[in-house]
Amino acid sequence: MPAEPLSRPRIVAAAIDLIEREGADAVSMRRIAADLGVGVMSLYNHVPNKSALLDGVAETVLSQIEFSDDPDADWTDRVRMQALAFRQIAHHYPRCTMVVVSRQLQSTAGLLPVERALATLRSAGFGGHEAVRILRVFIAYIVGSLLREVGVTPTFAPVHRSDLAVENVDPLLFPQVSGLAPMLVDCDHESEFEFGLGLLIQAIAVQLKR
Amino acid sequence: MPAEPLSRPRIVAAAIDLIEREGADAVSMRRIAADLGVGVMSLYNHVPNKSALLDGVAETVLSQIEFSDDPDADWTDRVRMQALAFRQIAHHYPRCTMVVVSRQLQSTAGLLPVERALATLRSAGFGGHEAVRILRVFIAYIVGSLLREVGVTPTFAPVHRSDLAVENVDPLLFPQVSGLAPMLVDCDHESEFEFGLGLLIQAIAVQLKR
DNA sequence: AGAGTCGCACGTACGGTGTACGTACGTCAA
DNA sequence: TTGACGTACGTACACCGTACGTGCGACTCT
Repeated sequence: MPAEPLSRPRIVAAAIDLIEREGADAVSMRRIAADLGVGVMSLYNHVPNKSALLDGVAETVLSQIEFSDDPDADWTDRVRMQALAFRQIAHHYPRCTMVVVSRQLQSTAGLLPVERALATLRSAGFGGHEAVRILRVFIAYIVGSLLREVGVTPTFAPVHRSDLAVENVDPLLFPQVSGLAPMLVDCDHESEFEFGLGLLIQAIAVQLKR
Repeated sequence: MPAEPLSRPRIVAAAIDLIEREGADAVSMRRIAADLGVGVMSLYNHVPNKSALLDGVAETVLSQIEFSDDPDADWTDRVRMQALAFRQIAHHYPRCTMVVVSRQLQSTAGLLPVERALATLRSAGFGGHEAVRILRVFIAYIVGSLLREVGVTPTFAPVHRSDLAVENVDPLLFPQVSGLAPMLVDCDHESEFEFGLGLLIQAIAVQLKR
């Protein structure tokens, strides 16, 4: 009956669509089936369970990262570009970001960025051990930043909506927070991200010179 | 009947206990009520809903951070200590960490660490704007690192259990990943964390000298 | 052509979830 | 004494993931 037959990619695509439209909480097998005009249990012919479906979502999103790696560029720029590429995809699927980040998948989709990053770092002159450590630091920073941007993360990074909690804080108990409230409240995610990225790159550049 | 009457703190404590014993997925109002030897709906006399209960969990965990701030110490050491204090509490409630980190709460419990951090940075000589930016970078790094340690986070940081996905990867497609597999697989979280922390602190120290 | 197999769509059903609502029973105030 | 009120609790509803069985179409092999 359906012009296109049911398939895992179609189901994953429907899930991504649903997440972007209504958030990750709206995802249910029933809901996805309804969106596809299909019985609930039909999904299980293509996907073993909900968890695997979400893995598929993460994998699909992750595989869409586009590296325009220029081997001739300075290694610092290449690292920067790779980090930005990672962030860009999260910006394209904002509500899927939490799903991607909070799910450890073992497909090759997640390995490609790692391979690229390690290659870049090693070509810059870092040893294997250093490269791995540095990669971990960058991933931690990127993941943490994305969580903030997506709006998930403790108070420290209030969303841009009028977050009165920060502004109405007791100036005597929290002089710094109170005084810096305007800066705490609004946040240019892009420039903040690049600021930290610059710090890290600068730090490892120093590290390299020894 | 219960020696101690039901109360919000008691419910939150039960939730924390349950999360640490059986993981965040095991949390349900019914289960918590059962653990407390109480009817399910009795909980709602003290907690408006499950989400608020989890906020309470995050708040409680967060409020147990112990800063032993030494105003005479070098500011770099103070920053380091605060970051480590944050990490330590996550280490103490490992399975609550995801709950804490993925929940933006607006109570003052989350503000105290922010206040301390901002004060430290400003006393080091940073301006308000810089202090906020730097704080955001540190938080991103810390949150990202904790997610990795807790075992939530994409492939990049495989857990120490035999993660065959990385070791059995095609050496031709992923030479770096394949060659560095041993280092990718096992990870001394503590030293990794301090490595990145050191990088960041060094970077902002450089920043300060201008 | 007939028979057999297989994949896929689907309905039903079970045990779980959060929580709205009504009720019953204490303890205090007037 | 009477009333109000806070608290504990049971019931009920809508929703969830998914195990299981059924039926139908297409394809393969004889």
